[in-house]
Amino acid sequence: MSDQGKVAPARRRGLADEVADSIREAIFSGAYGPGAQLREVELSGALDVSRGPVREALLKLEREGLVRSAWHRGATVTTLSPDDVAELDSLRGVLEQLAVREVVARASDEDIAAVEKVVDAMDRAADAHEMVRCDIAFHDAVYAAARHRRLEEAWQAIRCQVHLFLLTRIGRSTDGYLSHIPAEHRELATALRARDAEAALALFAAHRRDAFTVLTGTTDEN
Amino acid sequence: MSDQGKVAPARRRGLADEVADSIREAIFSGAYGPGAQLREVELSGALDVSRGPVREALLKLEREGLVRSAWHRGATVTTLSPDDVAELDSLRGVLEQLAVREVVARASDEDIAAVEKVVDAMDRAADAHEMVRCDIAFHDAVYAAARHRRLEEAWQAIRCQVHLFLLTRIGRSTDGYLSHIPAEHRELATALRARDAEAALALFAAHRRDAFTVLTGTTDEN
DNA sequence: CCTTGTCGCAATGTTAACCATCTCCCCGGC
DNA sequence: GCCGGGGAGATGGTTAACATTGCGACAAGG
Repeated sequence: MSDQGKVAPARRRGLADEVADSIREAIFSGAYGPGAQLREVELSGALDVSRGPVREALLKLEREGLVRSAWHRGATVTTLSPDDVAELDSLRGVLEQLAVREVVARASDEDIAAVEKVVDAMDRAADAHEMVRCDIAFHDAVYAAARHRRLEEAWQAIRCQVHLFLLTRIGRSTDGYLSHIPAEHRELATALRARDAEAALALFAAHRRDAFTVLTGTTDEN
Repeated sequence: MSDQGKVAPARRRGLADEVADSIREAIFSGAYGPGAQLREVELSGALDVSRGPVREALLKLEREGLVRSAWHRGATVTTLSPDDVAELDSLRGVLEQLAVREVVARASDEDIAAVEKVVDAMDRAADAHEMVRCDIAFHDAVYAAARHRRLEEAWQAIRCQVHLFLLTRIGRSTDGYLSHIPAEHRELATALRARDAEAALALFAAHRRDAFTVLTGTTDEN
């Protein structure tokens, strides 16, 4: 009974946000592969909006790291190099470290229940794509439980790139992903529920290392 | 011998970036106090550009946390609450932790020399405002030395807010700031030069705690 | 007196057309 | 084969409008 009075934020969003959502989804669905050009006129025509909102949407996607743009050269879908993956891994590391500390110290039981709810959804996930979505949703829930606006923004800045990272991972090999990952996250949630910071930190670190080695360890050619 | 060939990045910037710089400077100079409204038409008139670049600039400033905007309600200069200060402090903590680790592990001697150069500039700083600018520049140099694109972006996302934070601090009390801070940073640079991760981490933590306690009053535990 | 509903203003959101500038690429000359 | 000029196409930026929305003022009603 903490905050039921908030009937609804109910704030409407701008057209640019919806355009950004459309483009983001198009990228994740594979319509625009890594390195593809995102032309303003083409997008504005396809989405039936003017170039203004499209420009804003591309700016937002650039902030999310999904897109990279250069002066007078337009926007292209980000390609993740091995160095990029290492950067994401290390930055994720410290961000999650803070998140876990905050969750253990200050999260409400409802927040942790929300995290466990995502784990439940994981058990029901059918294919790898759905599992990736749940994986991201799990971390979303953890950051939300930390109740730390700027930390969540920092996560948002790499969230889509991590999504891309996971998509690449399941493209490489889905062995063990569908079966091991739910149990791994269940342990994570349990440690958070028990407010056991040390155990949670160790589990999160192992979780990240798993994904990292799968992607960089086996075949490193490229 | 590493990268002297880079005569200059020399890439041109958009109008929006310059507009953002103007507005940012106006905010730091006090022309727009916390909570002030930033009207598009007013800014576009004052800077003699159209509304397009102004909108982009405001978006960029929002990404930097200097400005907050809501649907159909325009942009207002950010006001830092005590909770915000705590958030900045904790996030800065983990970010700097990663930065120090990366610097100790991978920074070149030139990078560290750049950090020390900023410390030299600190000794010559006359007033508190100049010192704040050097303080920020010091951290900029450290993050640059880490050679970690995403970490630097995460720092950029809170950099201006930390700047605001320090400005508030010197407004509260300049006692000891001008005298102690240069020495403190000299120690920091020395630890980095010696590649002593443990010492550097401890010094950075102490540095942050100093600023934090000055601003939040006497005692605070978190 | 406080509340509630309406109205109008001002600022933002969005569109369209237009011009300037830049990048890329092809093509011809050397 | 290499280099430079020019055209095509895209982005950057401007302007002028129109649509939408938040908010305060003001008046009517309990």
